[in-house]
Amino acid sequence: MEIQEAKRTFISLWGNFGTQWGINRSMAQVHALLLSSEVALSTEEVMDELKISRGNANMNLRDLLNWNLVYKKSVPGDRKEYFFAEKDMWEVAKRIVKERKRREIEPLIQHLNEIRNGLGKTSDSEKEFAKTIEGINQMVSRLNSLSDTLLKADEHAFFGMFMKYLKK
Amino acid sequence: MEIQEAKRTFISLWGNFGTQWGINRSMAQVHALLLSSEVALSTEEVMDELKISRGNANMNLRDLLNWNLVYKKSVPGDRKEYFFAEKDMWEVAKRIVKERKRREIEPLIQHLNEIRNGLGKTSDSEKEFAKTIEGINQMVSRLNSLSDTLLKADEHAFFGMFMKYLKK
DNA sequence: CACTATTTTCAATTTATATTGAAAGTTTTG
DNA sequence: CAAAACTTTCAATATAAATTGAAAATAGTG
Repeated sequence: MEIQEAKRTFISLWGNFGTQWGINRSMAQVHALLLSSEVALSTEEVMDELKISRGNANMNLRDLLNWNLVYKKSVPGDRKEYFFAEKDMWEVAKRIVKERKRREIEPLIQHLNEIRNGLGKTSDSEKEFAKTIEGINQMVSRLNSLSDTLLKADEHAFFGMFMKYLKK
Repeated sequence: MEIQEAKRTFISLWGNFGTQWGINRSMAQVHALLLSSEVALSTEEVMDELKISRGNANMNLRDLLNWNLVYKKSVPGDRKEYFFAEKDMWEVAKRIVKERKRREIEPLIQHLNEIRNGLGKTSDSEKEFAKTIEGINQMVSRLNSLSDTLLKADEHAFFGMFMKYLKK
């Protein structure tokens, strides 16, 4: 397999994977392109490589900057901005988890609490539904704390701990 | 807040949350409806409650059965099938993780390996790209093993372990 | 086995989401 | 400070994904 073909395969794979997890295809593909590139790329280069519009390229590059998955740099004597990806994938995983927690999980827990608090304690069906919501809330909160641990722990300590746990 | 309103809020919340994670809105809403219900519901009841078509209701109920998040039962003297949700949310989380691993994560690891294996070792750029793919593969594989641990560990042992880890 | 109830399928359609591209905005430079 | 280089915005459009609903298939009943 030729390297350019391998890169294209990877970009397409990462794009599909993204869509399965609620991340838009272009954003995942721009990310994959920058991960594949040894050098920082301009908006135009991203547009050309992926055959996407300027607006799309710009928007997704900006989003990737917000997610802290991509950085900018400028080249002396050149007005354009150049973008390159964070390549430490453990960092990447941590940052994605951190953002999704903040944007999605924590608001969800918030909403579940509100639903729970709005319920009376009179009827059996209210009590029953309150229990269900509590069960969901507990599960989500647990996964949320689990991800906190993931974020705090450094790679080796974390997996070392698991190994130890699995052996005993 | 009236309980019916609380349930509707929950169904809508769970539906939105689903879409953010690549699960279609109807499926998440059918799931939420069954989680909210004390009794098993027929396809018609699901259609009526959520205002969705028969095809949609049927398809999503079948999917939820495949995910092991919902069960069927039959009522003597009634031909219809009735559906009810698994309410142990820790079980629910485990089953979702298990399915997504099987359907999405493991094939991804497979594909990444193929890309890696197809690369030569001649040029620097090939070596560089191989490194990137390896980094991604390692990260994904690590999260995959982490979720294995999650699946194996029972609730209390697992979180007990984290507590201990965080304190020391 | 004919009839009825129920479930499943899938082409057509609708809806939600992503993308485009041209115009407006911003920054840089001579 | 005007012109050029570049970036951002956003209404219009295109595309992908979900949904419908009627027809076909299957299962249950007398």
